[in-house]
Amino acid sequence: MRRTTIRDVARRAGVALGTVSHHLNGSAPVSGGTAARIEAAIAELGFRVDLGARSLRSRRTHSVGLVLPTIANPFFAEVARAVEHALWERGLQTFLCDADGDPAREKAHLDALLSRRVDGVLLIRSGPRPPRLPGGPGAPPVIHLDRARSGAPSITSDNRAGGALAAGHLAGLGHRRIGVLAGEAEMPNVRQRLEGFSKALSAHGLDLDPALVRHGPQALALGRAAGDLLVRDRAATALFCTNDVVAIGAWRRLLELGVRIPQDVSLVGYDDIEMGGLLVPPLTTVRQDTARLGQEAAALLGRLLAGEKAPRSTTHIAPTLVVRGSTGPAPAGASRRGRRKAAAPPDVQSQERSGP
Amino acid sequence: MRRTTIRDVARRAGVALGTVSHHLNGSAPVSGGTAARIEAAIAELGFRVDLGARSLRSRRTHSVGLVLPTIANPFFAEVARAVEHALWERGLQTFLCDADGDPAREKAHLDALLSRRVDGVLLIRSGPRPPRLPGGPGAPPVIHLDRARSGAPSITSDNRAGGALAAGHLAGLGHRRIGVLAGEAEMPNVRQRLEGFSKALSAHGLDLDPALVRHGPQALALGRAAGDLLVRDRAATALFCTNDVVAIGAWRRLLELGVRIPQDVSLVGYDDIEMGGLLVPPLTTVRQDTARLGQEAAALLGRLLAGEKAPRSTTHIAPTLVVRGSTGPAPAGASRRGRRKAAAPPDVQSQERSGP
DNA sequence: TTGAAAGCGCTAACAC
DNA sequence: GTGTTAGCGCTTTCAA
Repeated sequence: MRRTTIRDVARRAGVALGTVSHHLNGSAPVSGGTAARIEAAIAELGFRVDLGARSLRSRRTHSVGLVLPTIANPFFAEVARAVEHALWERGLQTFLCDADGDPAREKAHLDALLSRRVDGVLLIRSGPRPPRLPGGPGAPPVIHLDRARSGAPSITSDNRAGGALAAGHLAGLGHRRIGVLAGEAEMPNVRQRLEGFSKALSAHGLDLDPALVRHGPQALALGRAAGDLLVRDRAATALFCTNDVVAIGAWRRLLELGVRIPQDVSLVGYDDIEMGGLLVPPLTTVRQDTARLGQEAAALLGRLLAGEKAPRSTTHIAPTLVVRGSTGPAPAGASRRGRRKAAAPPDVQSQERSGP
Repeated sequence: MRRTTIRDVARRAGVALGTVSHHLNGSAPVSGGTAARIEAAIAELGFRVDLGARSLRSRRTHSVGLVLPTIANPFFAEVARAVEHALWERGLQTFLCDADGDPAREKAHLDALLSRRVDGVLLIRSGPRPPRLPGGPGAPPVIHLDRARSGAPSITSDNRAGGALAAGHLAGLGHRRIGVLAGEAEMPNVRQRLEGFSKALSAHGLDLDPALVRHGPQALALGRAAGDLLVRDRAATALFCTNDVVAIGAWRRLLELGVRIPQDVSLVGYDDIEMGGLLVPPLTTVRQDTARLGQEAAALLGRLLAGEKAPRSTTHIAPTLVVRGSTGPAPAGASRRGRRKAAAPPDVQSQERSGP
């Protein structure tokens, strides 16, 4: 059975096909009576515009692609939510493209999006380097999210400022030996957070000891390295993790080791995903405003679609420090010898069952 | 500047437009030499098919809408990932539609998807009742995910079996007074989990005490009600939560109250989201296989698109019990038969292989 | 204001 | 095998 088209509506309403189109788009004034008849016809026929056909002509699909490493990561999920909402407010729908952390897959998605003639692409890239974007005339604008690309429109949290926030907080609490569980060194975000962190430490007369920095994929497993940073005389009294997922991994590991948070070791994360606030103790973290990120992205895309030319600079969103229970004053005497008190049984230890 | 089209390619390759189309789609054999010339022309011109135009003709958009309550929920995010991957393997791209738990918004998204002529819709509905689906001839198939709709193609975990799994586990551990933190009573999934739970309890000669059941929106806040179920002589020795997010809320609350898990109270969740395994102790839970859910959904959609007629029955995916550290034997004296040695519950220490 | 007609880029049916 | 042609459903000149 044929789908009902604008032509059917026109016939039913006794007007020309173009008039219906004008009515639908407000592209030309239509008299009240005509409008009413058109509306009636639409209702009777159950007509629904075909956006695909419209796009072919109007060269606007009102769709945009959101490409990200994986939606299973809570931070990206929150960004996705913010983006989807912000775009929807602007009349745009979102293609979810999960690259699974794989640049090849990311590329394939990007190609597909171009073939679909999306109006724009929001990209949180998977690899350390930005992908080669298949450009050409008529290619949609690409906005780099979270992981900026210099010289291209980008929106990201101010990673240096975020790192500095963490450092200032810990230094202010009297910590002198601070370990870092960082993502892969090639990731610019990680580097920047580290730079800001290190610089702020210097301002407090402290150095970031390279021996206390561990790099690795930004995942839970990295958190397990927390144990390595607490050994012997080099023991750190505080840990900064370049994201919350790593921090949660570290939190878990510390509890297993019987290390008390924050009495023995303070812990700071980055992102402020919901789970962080639920740990016991809740996680102190550097918050990225995902809602803001989504809004800025949608707003920027809107401007680009309106013909404004692409900014070659990155929009930085200021992060904020969220102080919760996982950080506290440095243990007394820890700064000198780095000795931790091992005698006191950790609080949470008692909650773990001992063997049968 | 005009976009390069199939016609440009044809001209460049010195063949007819239709031949290029045939080559692209394999809809008719094309001789080797011609094919090569076409390929060359495509490469030189940087041609890329316009999927929108193709869809207009072929009546297939190769896109499907995924509508869900919110991508910020880790369980839905995992489902989304599974669905996106499974669809992508089948050449379909996914529109992410976040209904924000709002049926009106869900409806708006559904309408938009129909206007886009998506090939299908995968719906995890937001409300307790299925939405009225704007049907009509040519409307795409809608598959109900996670929250089934009787008489319509649905894929969901077997909630009764899942509830029974939880009950059997707790009863086997000797628990006799078991509290339940359940989602809203009108949600069929919640009701079914409760039914299965209650029935399995009966099989063990136990009753579900209505006084020990709390209903509420399936969110963290509900977990806080955990405290209410532990008071005085009515004290529950175990808690079943109808999803992991609630269980995490309960876990948090119990720790605040100084209640030991599992020595004082055992805790069972539902879903098996990643975070559950990271708690200390890690959460025992009823696992839903999200990957499987996504695959089944994509496979079913594939069959429907191939012309098979929609099944009127629901596909149930068997959940599994994942025993971790949050459950243990009922405290001595809490059960009539006293402390008995149940199948030794796995213990965090040995399971997680720790040690500096 | 309204109507007629020309495509948007592609597929599919058919002729050669 | 290859070429021709008629639309898919809509927007958008351009005339009336």
